[in-house]
Amino acid sequence: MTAAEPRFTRDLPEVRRRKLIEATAQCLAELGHAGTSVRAVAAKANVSPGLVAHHFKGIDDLIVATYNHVGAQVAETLTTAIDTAPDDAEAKLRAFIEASFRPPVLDRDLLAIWLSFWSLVRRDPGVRKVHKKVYADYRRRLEDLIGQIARERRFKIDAHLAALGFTAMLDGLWLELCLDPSTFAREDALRIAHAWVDDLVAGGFRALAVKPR
Amino acid sequence: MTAAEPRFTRDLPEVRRRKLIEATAQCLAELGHAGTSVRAVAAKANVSPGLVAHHFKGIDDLIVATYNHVGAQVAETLTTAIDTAPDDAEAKLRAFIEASFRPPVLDRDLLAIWLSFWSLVRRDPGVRKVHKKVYADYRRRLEDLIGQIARERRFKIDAHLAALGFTAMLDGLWLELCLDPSTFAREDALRIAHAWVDDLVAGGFRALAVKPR
DNA sequence: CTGCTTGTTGTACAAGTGTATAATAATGGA
DNA sequence: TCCATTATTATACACTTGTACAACAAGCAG
Repeated sequence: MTAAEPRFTRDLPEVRRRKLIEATAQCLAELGHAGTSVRAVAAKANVSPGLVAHHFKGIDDLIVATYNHVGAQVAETLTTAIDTAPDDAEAKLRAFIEASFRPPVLDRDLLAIWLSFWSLVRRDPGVRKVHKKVYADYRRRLEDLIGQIARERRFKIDAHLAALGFTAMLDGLWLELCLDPSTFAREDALRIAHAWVDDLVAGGFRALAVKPR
Repeated sequence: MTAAEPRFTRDLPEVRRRKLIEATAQCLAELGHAGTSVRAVAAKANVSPGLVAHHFKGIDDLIVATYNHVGAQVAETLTTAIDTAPDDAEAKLRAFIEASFRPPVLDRDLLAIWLSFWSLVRRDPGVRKVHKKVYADYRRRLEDLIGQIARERRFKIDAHLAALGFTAMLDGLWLELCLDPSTFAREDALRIAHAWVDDLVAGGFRALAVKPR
């Protein structure tokens, strides 16, 4: 008779936390915010419910950790797209667009996570802080690229406002595309976004050149 | 001794349904999707929990009804803005922008309702259908205005794609502004959106003029 | 091999959930 | 005035939820 195999395996806290976070991401995707309970996550991770409380303060804390994890992955994907693109602001902007509209960024599961996170922003100041930082970083990157393009092409633009508009458009397209892919195609989103860059490069959006009084 | 006052008042089903819908909207705003239960709604409406089941199939059905109600109000607000604007496509487009970034459309509570509705889109085919129709109507209106502007100014544009991009940008700005008003101001959103129209009127977005091969 | 640390389990509990049900009573019509 | 209708209540049920807790055991240090 062989030795009885261990009834469970111990993990380093860091490792176990990560497994729980990944299980949470799957629950949010499959069951939504409402169906993502301590027990559902524990079952998905093949772990007892009590363990969740041992590693996290509660279900909200776990969802925030999940956002941090997944958010970092997305940020890395987009950053990589920019960094590996040719050393040209326009090319980097277009690489950013391409990365935004293909997996793993264009992903229904990702939207489910984002939705439950957005619903926490209002009530939890900590969540609000994380959200603010993530989006600020995200936009600053684009603002730099847009400013660089304007400098190269020698026209003036309020890069901050332009970046706000650009990210809003990308977010809106991404949201709707994840929500209901049958309304329009990925290719439509790409055309629209690239057309915006075309216009920017051609010196469009001159109304954004000066601050209003 | 005065006659005992009635312990409850009867309402026509239609009236009671509306009161429950309004209570649901308040719950979604104050407690979020997770906190919006049959009992919470009933308490908010000063009504017994059982009554909710009497008028609606369940809490999801009630949320869908709430979306229909609130969605219709928003649609009416925006439609009114277009209809009361001067008889000029550009003016109507700008009136639409202005209405989008002031109450009752620009409203944190409205976002809370939208968020919980979006989270239902994925699992409930009926919700998906409603969502599709609402957004299709919303865009068609703008598509017509954009097409009209292009015709008047005698340039070509794929009005469908342009409307997609325009609505995506407005949605993105609206979302972020409701989520965290401290990131940028209402006035910034207005400038960005109006600049988009400036560009359109000036014959921008020429890349959207022809269908791709 | 022994003992300690602590990750992990299993369970118990109170509170909250959706739904079904019979009893109640407000309202309009006869 | 009485009656029939049905909106409304109140309650009960089975279930899920978050959290706490003591017991357990895996893995490491000695």
